[in-house]
Amino acid sequence: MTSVGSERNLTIRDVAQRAGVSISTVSRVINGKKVRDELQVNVQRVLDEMNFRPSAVARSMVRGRTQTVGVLVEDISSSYYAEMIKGIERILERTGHHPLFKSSHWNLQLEEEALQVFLDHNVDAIVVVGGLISESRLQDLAARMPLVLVGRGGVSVNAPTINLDQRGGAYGATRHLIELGHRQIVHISGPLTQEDAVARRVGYQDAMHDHGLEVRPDWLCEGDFLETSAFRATMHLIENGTPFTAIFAGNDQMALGANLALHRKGLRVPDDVSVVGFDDLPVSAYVVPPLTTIRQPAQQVGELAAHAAVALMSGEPAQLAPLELKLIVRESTRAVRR
Amino acid sequence: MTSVGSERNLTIRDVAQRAGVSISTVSRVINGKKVRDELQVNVQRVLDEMNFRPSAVARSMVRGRTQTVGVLVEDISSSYYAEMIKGIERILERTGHHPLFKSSHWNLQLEEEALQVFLDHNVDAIVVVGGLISESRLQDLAARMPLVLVGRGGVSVNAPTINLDQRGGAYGATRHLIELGHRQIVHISGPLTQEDAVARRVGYQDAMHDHGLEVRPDWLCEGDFLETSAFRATMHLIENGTPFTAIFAGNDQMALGANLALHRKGLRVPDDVSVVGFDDLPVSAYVVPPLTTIRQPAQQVGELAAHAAVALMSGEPAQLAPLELKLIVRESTRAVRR
DNA sequence: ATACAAACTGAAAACGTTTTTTGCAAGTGG
DNA sequence: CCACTTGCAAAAAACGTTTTCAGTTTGTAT
Repeated sequence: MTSVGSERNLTIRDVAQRAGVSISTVSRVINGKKVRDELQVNVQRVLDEMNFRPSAVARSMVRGRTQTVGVLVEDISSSYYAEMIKGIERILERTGHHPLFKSSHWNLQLEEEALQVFLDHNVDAIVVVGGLISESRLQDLAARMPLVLVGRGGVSVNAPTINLDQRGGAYGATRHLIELGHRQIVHISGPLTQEDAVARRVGYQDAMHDHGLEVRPDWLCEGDFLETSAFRATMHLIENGTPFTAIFAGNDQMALGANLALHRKGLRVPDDVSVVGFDDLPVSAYVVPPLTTIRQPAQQVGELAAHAAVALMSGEPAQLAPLELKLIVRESTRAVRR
Repeated sequence: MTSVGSERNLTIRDVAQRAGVSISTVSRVINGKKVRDELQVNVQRVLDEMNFRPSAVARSMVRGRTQTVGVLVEDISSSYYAEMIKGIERILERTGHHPLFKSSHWNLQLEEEALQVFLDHNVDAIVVVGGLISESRLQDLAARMPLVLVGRGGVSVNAPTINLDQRGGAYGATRHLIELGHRQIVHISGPLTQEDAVARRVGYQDAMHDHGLEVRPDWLCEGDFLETSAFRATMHLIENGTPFTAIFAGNDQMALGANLALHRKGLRVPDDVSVVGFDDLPVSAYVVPPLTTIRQPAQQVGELAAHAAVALMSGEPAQLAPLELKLIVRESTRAVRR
């Protein structure tokens, strides 16, 4: 066999000529349509010999489908999205579709542009993860093509939506701390411009309230989901003498930032202060101390989204199994010292 | 203005009809070619009114270029590759190219398939990061289209190659430990099937040798670049009573695994054992204690690779600035106790 | 005024496939 | 033995653009 794909500019025409048949026949052989046995084997042999591969572009042109799926996330390289992408990749690989990833970096304009690129390239479906795009725009989109939403309110949009109960997860995290006897619990939230950040904050507030605990205003800090913001917030908290025995961070990255600040200030985790995160990043099980957190099954979310997209593309309704957030108790939390 | 892109199946023909001109003229207006002023504004108005966007597929068909770049990495969701991808995204975004990412998961067959997909889709350039593909195959590829290699020997391949001095970095990491007075230094390597893993191991060995230090066979452990493998290796080391005062891990993830094992066994970092990693993942600055490591400028590598690809596509030679690995001293290393 | 160049525009070809239509040969029933 | 169906391959149309080529108008110089 000649080296794989060692030529290009090979067209179905060349194959037809060499096999002494028409291009239609070659096309039929390629696509497994009915052809006289004798011709079939002959053409197939030539196909193999020439190592011919049909142009995906030309196919897309005539078929009107591209076998690609646009996937829009905030940031490909952020751990959480990366995990989700892995799940999407895994499923689409099996169905012969190709994901086309774009990052929007929490920027509405970039988001709109990415969507436009998807449209221009005639993707067969779009998966939108989070984002700032308006619901009406999404509704437009959903009306024109298969669309799957992940981690968005999207109640008004007529498209399958995968949502994890962020509020509930945060509630559980907070309750865990309360059950360990903590009363003075700080929450460092993500940027309140993001749905998830506020949902988690609400979960914290609800849990506190339901257990009859007052929330001091200075226990509510706003970060940006990155380590540094939580590091700073925690340093300030300590320097201001704000009393607290536990921190519930809006995500694991911020939990790590808080963790480091505590370390800097000579406070031990979990002996002096308990810390809970959110996400369960792959790394969270290996930091010292291993982080108690709320597991978001990011890969499963990705898989589910991909499945939904595939279903939609073949005209079937999407099946959405509800996914659960789970408290993973590790070693960054313990009963409050008395 | 009507809602963005609210129709499809719109073709240049519809625009031509509505504007009362030929499709050639519409095409010319779209592409900024010379057209009588009066027509130009008229057609442009219709274009805007109809919110027309030309089909990228049809364009690719006739132009023979797709404005896409295939990027093959081992695992999109692994932190290191994710960073690199971010760099690639950033550069290509500016030039109007669209990256098409594929993961090969250290699997030769998947790698070959991904390459085939790139070829089928007629990408304008390919970036191969690491991987198991043979050099001769790469040579074939390089002869046919713009190809950029990252983190591969690739000496025999006629394509721009971006390589970081893995051996040198490892040498520096080891020397750092030696200079701190460590004599009994363990190295946990990545899988020795990977070039980078062996290069780093060689760097370790060379540094030890150059400083007149014998390497005990049981100081050489082989992991798989994931946390767990290093965790286990370190546990065994301690349980077997192997003497050591420092660990140089083949990457940060394994450093974290080792770190946790030490913690489990009641050994303090850096007081009892010093730990050095490799990569400088975003998280490494925030773990406790912050990790001393070798910084690989992953994003810059990605940017450089993207620049090279862009240059190649426009027929220019690629400019390759050499990138440096840098020792980042944080708090996981200190002078050996005597 | 006429010839010729310049400037544009429209018609048509091309890109590489798939799919529809046409055409031909063989088979079948009366 | 003829009319009619069947089966299968070749020819042609189609997908939505860009680009080439030819044709038309306008302008200019003689």
